[in-house]
Amino acid sequence: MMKDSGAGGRDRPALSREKVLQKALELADKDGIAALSIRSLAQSMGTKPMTLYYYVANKDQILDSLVDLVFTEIDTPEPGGDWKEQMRRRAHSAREVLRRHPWAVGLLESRKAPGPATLKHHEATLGALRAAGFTVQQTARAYSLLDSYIYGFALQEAALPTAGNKPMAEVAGPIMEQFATGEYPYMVEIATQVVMQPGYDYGNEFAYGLELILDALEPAPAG
Amino acid sequence: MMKDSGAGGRDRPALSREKVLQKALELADKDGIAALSIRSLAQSMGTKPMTLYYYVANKDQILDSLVDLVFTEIDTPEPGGDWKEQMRRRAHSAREVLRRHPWAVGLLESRKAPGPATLKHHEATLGALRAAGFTVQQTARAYSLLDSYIYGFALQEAALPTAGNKPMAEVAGPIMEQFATGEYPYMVEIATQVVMQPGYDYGNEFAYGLELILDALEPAPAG
DNA sequence: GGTGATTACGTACGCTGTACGAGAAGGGTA
DNA sequence: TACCCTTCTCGTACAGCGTACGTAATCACC
Repeated sequence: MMKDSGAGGRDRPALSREKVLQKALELADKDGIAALSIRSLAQSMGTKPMTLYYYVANKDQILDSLVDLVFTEIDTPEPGGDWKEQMRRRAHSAREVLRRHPWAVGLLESRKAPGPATLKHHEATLGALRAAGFTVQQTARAYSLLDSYIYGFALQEAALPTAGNKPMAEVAGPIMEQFATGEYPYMVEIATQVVMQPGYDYGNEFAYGLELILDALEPAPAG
Repeated sequence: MMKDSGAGGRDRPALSREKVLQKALELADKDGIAALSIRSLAQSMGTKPMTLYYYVANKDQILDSLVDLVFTEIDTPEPGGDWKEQMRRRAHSAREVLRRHPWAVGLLESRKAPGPATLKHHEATLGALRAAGFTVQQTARAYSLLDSYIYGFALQEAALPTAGNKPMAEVAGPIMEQFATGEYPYMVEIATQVVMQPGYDYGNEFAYGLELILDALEPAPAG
């Protein structure tokens, strides 16, 4: 029996590890990480589940690779230039990337094997801080602080019910009606005076905290 | 046919929603959230899978409840007292709780229905900031900043390979050997001069960032 | 005795990841 | 031509998952 472009070393590979991962990323973005199954991935690529295992060891490796793929999208500091501007660019880039791939935030907790892009990113960032005059200890602390803020903000942003791009006011309104009991006056206050204001975008708050942190960080003298 | 303490309203209920959730929490802590299945949960309680559905709507509700259960463990600010001290206590408490339940951090991303303990906690914290003289806008920003840092730090801590309580040096050593290539000099630097130092505990870095943020936060004048 | 509420669970369905092994197609060598 | 070896695809099967549905046992009360 023959196949149209069946098995064996046919014309062009058509499939590849990269294409599998690319499609996995696409699927995770479209339907959420929970909907990413080996079967759904295979179907979306026009092949069968077991075929994927030729290119990938198991699903865990796919998830590891997805996290690394996400890291490739984040701006990496380049040598030279003001360290604050470098960190600012990196932070904003990371936040944007994690907003595009919200599922990646939750994945960070369970992944223990950093990929090459992740390592390169860390290395470049550490290098930028060291070059700016931070001691090794200061670098460790500054990096931990910055990344905690970035990941934490991304985590909160991912947990927001703003699935679509609709303004916050539309989704927050119905929720707030539950609070008519008056049991949560401060939350209602925040909701009505901040969150539901026209044009409000939680993402804009990111810059506030980031600048506050950058202002407080300084290399050299103090340990 | 008769059962020893079978079905129906026998002596005492033996099972209850609270006991189910309590056991679920226990199981998640012991074997990780991935190992928490309806079947394993039922078995650990000496009952059958479908029995749990009398006390719980579905697994998603269990996860929602677990997150809320975790929030009950976090110190809630009480009226009166210095706001910085209140925020400091809350932050350290939250970090400790999230270290005890690392799986909860990853769950935060996917849970969209905050439970009563979560709401009470938020309400109390917002109240403490408002009482300290923060405007509504300042409160929103300060809260976002603090929680981002707390969750982000917890996320990074959860991602660390220090599964047991063994010192960092023991686990970091073997990993660092991969870096003998010299491709990642700055990471090696951090590892050897900071992480692998005897007595080093990443958790202690939490206070550094927290104090830096608290020092930079101030109510009233500036918007 | 009958009835209804409460609690427990047996069976079954569709989904998951993936171990195992069969096979098809091409290149290389004899 | 005949053979094999590598590369790639996929069928089958299994254990585990969440849970819909239906059944049955026990008690309280009429």
